[in-house]
Amino acid sequence: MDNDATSKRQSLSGPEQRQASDLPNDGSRSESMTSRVYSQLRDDIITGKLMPGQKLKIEELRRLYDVGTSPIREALSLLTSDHFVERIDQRGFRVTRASAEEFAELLKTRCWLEERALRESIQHGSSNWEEQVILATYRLSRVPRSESPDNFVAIEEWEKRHKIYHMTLLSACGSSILLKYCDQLYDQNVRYRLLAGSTAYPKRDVNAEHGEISDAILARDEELAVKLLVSHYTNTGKFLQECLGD
Amino acid sequence: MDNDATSKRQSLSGPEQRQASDLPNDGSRSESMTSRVYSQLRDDIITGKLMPGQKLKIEELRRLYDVGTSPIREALSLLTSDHFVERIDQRGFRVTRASAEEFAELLKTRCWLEERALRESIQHGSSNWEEQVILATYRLSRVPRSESPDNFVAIEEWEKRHKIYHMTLLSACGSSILLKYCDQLYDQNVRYRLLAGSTAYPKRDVNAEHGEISDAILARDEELAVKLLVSHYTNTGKFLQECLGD
DNA sequence: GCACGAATAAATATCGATATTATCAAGCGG
DNA sequence: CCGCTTGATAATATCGATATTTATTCGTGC
Repeated sequence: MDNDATSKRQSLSGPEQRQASDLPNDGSRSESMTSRVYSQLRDDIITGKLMPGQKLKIEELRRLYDVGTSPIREALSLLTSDHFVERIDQRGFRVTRASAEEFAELLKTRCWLEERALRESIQHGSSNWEEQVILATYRLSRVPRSESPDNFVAIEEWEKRHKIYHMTLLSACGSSILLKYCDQLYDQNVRYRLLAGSTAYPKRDVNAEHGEISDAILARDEELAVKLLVSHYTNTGKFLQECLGD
Repeated sequence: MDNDATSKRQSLSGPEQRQASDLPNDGSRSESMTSRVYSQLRDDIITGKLMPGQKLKIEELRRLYDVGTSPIREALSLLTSDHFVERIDQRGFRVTRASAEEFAELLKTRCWLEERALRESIQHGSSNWEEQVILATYRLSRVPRSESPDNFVAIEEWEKRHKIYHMTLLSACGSSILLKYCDQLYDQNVRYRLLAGSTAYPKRDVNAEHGEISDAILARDEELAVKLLVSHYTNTGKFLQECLGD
């Protein structure tokens, strides 16, 4: 259905995550310049390499990613719709600013949409979906949250599986549109999580929470599942708000 | 908050609606080529002048709107995120295809999101919001639905006020993100409505329905208001489905 | 000393041209 | 007679240059 090459893609772009300016311009066809720049910029914004509010000068990006102006501008236009980049009237682009207020709104909206998606999934999900939930839960549980138990060091594989897990829960909702929105909001949320500086991560047992959610879902206990999922989000949210200096 | 010059704008672009190829390239500054092309293309897609599935050839559009390739491509990229245009891998762009299935999904999702937005608005809306609701209701009621009572002829002013009316109902939901999504889905819906060919419009008294919805809202009767709004949409939806040859 | 304004410098928006890539049809071989 | 390869054609994706627009700086006048 969504065969758009440049549209949403996993924010965690696979094994070979490259620094900006790596890989100047390999001849590997199959991916357009635009979509390459799009994903790299997206990654750099989500991971915080490009800070909120930062000016995105075309000429600078042109040199950084080693492409012409067109792919840069096109990628920025795309990111504009993802709310990762803001276009300022006739003064170019900048990274969307981040604030505690924006985050609060994001979190709230995300809970609303995911609640609906989860309810629909529980009501209509097939047995195949159940199996996917089980698998995603298991796979996520097999990867540690952080490299070190004390100070937090992100693990890319965890990020990847975590997103797959949460999207799988919603995947049977019957609306690719809603799913797309949830996907967007998920990525927005990851950005805030990484921005908050993940040093000293909360002591909650996140894996246990995931397990409970999955159990409620598989028991088709709609109310419990929604309650657990929402508090899963709001708990993390409260913590992030503190880091953001609410 | 959203000072993005090129982002969402009213799908009904004011009094002087221009045909594509009007107004070749006037010197009127203040609006970038990109945003001009964006709104025109958007209008032409919503109103059906550009048909679903139609190939959007750059060179053709370049001549039609009398601009270079960059603004065209940028506008198309923007429209891609609005789901009005699809990008086909390395083969350019085309108008997003329309189908009864897609419409059903759209309608369903729209009901979900608007339900949430309406509930929040009713719970948190201020007295100022109430007044806006009253005003929007009144203004909509002052314009006839069609030029002629028999065969349907669209009235631009009605379209405009109708959108304002429905968005006003949701405007106190407390989430600009959710509001943006509802706005997008509204425009998508208008496209389907116009595509369905509005000849022979249903005999329902749409104005009365709007009045009832507003009354329920002002009485802060959440359940009733939601029920009325949703059936308002699903009724129209059923009718459109028939036209689409469901 | 400070505000205003013109000239300079930076950066954007846009254009037209070029290099790539996909499409289509005709010719060749099976 | 049909499928495959190969070339011609059309269209895209991308580039580098130019024209505008915005930001900044340096004088000048008050």
